[in-house]
Amino acid sequence: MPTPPPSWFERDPLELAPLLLGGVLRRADAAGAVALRVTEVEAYRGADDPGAHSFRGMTQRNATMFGPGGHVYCYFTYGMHHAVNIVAGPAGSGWGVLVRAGEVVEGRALALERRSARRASPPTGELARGPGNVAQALGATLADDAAPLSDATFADSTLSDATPAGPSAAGSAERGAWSFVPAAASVPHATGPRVGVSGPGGDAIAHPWRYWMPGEPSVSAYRPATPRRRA
DNA sequence: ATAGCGATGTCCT
DNA sequence: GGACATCGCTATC
Repeated sequence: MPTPPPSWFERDPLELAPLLLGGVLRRADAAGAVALRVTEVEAYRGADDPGAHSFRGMTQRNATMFGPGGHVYCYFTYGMHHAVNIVAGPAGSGWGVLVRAGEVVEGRALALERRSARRASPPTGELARGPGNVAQALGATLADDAAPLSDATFADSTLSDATPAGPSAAGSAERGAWSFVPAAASVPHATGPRVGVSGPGGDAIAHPWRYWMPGEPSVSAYRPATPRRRA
């Protein structure tokens, strides 16, 4: 089944988020391919969502969110984590859906290798549980920011085609080839507050914009947003 | 259950 | 310059 056209992603994240559940997100690079069945996501909107990176307008980091849907918004945080979003909506909207968890269905050995490379102790839980682990399993880095979700897989294209003029000068991180295949049929899902989103007013942004597949072991346990210290 | 903490890019002052 | 980040792991009550 082919990756849907870019326009498929150009809808409200509240509508797109549940459609992503059960679909397969895949990234391939020279090291190989890892794919995961998406089990948990969070919708983020723009100017009307204080929890979104795009709330305060476009910056260098979040510029990809303001592009057209169907691209990967990848950022780095907490000094050690990358996170993967799928940009939603038309260009200019600043909408996106954060991929919080998934079940690794391809390239499990590679995903395991990537985690072990950064953790002394062997992994205890699921390989793609939590946004940081999702990015790590897929091998996503800042080099993947703005990568398109396309039909082009690593198998179909040469390495040079898959990584056009990437920051390979540094020799380290390389942009992978991304694709997403929606589930054949919509899957049952539950909703609840997003994780790690808080701010002045607290409840004001406590929208139930987290979507997950009940019973999936890869879905991260809910943890209330850490209250922000106030001056 | 919950608190501490790592380790750094990004943005605001 | 400094606060904080769409955590996740680990240690301790």
